[in-house]
Amino acid sequence: MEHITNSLKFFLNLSTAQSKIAKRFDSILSVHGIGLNDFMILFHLSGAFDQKLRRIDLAEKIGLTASGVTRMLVPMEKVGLVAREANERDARVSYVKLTTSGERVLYEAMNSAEATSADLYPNHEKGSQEPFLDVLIALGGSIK
Amino acid sequence: MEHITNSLKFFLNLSTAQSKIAKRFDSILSVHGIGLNDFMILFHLSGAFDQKLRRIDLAEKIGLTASGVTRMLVPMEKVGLVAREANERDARVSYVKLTTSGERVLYEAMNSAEATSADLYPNHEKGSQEPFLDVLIALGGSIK
DNA sequence: GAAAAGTACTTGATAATTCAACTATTAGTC
DNA sequence: GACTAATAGTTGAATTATCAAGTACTTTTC
Repeated sequence: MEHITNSLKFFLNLSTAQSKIAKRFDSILSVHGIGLNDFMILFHLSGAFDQKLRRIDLAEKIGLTASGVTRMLVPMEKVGLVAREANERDARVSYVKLTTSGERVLYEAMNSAEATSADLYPNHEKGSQEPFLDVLIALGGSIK
Repeated sequence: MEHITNSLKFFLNLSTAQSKIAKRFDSILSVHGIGLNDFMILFHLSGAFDQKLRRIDLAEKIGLTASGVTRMLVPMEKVGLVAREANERDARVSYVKLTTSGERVLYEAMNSAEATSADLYPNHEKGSQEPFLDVLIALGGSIK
């Protein structure tokens, strides 16, 4: 096994854990017809001003490429969870806007997601997650 | 934005962070002709007894399905990083064994991986990662 | 105010991974 | 010791995401 630093262990375990976690969430959220990334899109939109966001900001928030976001949104638009909206000042951007239907699906899915996360999270001591949240934000997370 | 528990925040930020982290590692490791998952396979094999592991154990360790592992190994075998080895007692299992060439690539890639992880990890206070490691192990990581 | 550089998004080709179904083999049960 | 159930692995079809290149537009620079 040789040498390996704690920080590399951290990242390798993070990767493995995340693969497993994502499978759990995807499986639970499939009841609502969405996956974890769809859920994250709906969640970020719901917290945004006017419930809309540029595609590129969404990409940054969920950790995908712009291209990945474009492709994810196609079926979500088709199903009516989100709608496309132009920006009057800048014709390059097209906003993604949460629809009423998307809001409802988010609300329902939120219950499943909360239950799953409570179930998965190992240590429920009060406030024990805060230091982890800071680390994850430093690593690219955006939810304060 | 409404309500959202710290544990759900944790998992959403974890997902976003991991997407970004994986991109960083993949980009660095591409110099060695491998990706993060290939690296993890080589790493786990190097620490295993006789430097070999069943496909299904490899899948569990890196968080992929058995099918995903089967498919990842095809090019790795072709390039000679790992070799296939039968189990005499049980004809269902075929071991994945680290080759000398795979060992060398792991050794070289390890330097890049260590440098990347040191660069990425936000808080270098001595011992600060240990509590995080425990949480990640509880969530499916396997590197102690 | 025209040219150059930068930004937002999309698209074609491709890679990585999953799921469900299948084969082969081994282990458990009566 | 024959059935049944469980395990290990592979495969076809589909999904999810990437990268590199391209389009369209806006901002900067001179």
